[in-house]
Amino acid sequence: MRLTTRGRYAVTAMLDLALHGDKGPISLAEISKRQEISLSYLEQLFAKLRQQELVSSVRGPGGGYRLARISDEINVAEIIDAVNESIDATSCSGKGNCHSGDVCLTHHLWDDLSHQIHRFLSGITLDSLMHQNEVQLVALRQSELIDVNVSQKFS
Amino acid sequence: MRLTTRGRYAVTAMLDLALHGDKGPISLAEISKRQEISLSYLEQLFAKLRQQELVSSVRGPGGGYRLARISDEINVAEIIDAVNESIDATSCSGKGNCHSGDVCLTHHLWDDLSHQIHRFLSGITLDSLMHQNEVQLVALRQSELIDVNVSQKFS
DNA sequence: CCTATAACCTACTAAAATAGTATGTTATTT
DNA sequence: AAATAACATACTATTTTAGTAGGTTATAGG
Repeated sequence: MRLTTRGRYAVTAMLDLALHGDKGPISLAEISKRQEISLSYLEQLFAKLRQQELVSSVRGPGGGYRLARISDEINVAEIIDAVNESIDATSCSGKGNCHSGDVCLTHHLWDDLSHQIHRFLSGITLDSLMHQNEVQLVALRQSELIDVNVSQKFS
Repeated sequence: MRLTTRGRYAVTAMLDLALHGDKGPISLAEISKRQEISLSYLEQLFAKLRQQELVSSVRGPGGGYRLARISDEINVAEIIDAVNESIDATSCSGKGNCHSGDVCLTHHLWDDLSHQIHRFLSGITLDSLMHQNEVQLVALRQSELIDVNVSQKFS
């Protein structure tokens, strides 16, 4: 089982979309700056998010990405799934052949844990995240930082 | 965050100890055969389990390892911790400096998840595991397999 | 005392995954 | 026509994992 930068980046980027998507499509360049994620890496992640129909895209100038559904109907578990980070703690991918074709001594434990994690993460939607106090504070700080950068550009 | 073969092996081996430890110290060679884990790899894991005082050792012939505490007082979370698999889903190891010195947009979410997982795993003791039906069935199958192997040796 | 056993210790390595770079092409707006 | 931004693919350095290899040390039993 793994939960690494890939899944974290995907959720962070999707939350950024949820927070700023009201102003029309958001370019990956914008997310890249705001969240400090490499643009090219974001492109690879969004290819997968698009395949799984979590986002839709608009090409050309002024283009970018939108959430494919309202933020209320997208949960964290499916975002992580979409970028190929299986939320699975078993060694056999749940198949139950971990000890010479049969289940191993601890198969049941890891299976339990996987369900536990999945239940937790699928209960958290982008909408519920963006209304958390902690998230709003961070989002505010980040837009201030971006504003400073933008005004520096023109000074 | 990672939960890989290392942590799974450690828990499996410790559960094997809990199940068979009543017959005196258990050698790693025995656990290696029964659980299909490389002996040398087990030795490395048990070095860490011993450092964390989860097991005690007896050297020489007839020697092996015992649980350092009763199975009721050893939980799965501390076993995984002992072999250096941090149950931590944040990218900053909980420090909160994930976005240019400050917390990132999703820090709180990963922090929450980490606590969730830790709470779940620390609530499961070796004792509770060994009394589960699934575990007892697997343990029974494994000792039958070992018996067959042993009798083949002498035929 | 000798031998076998099993813990203990350290260095090395193949394979895989991760995170990221590089270099394009294609569609669309202005 | 030019700029923008998605879309696509190949490559790479680094790290981690899982495992191997080759020892040394302690101790029980004959």
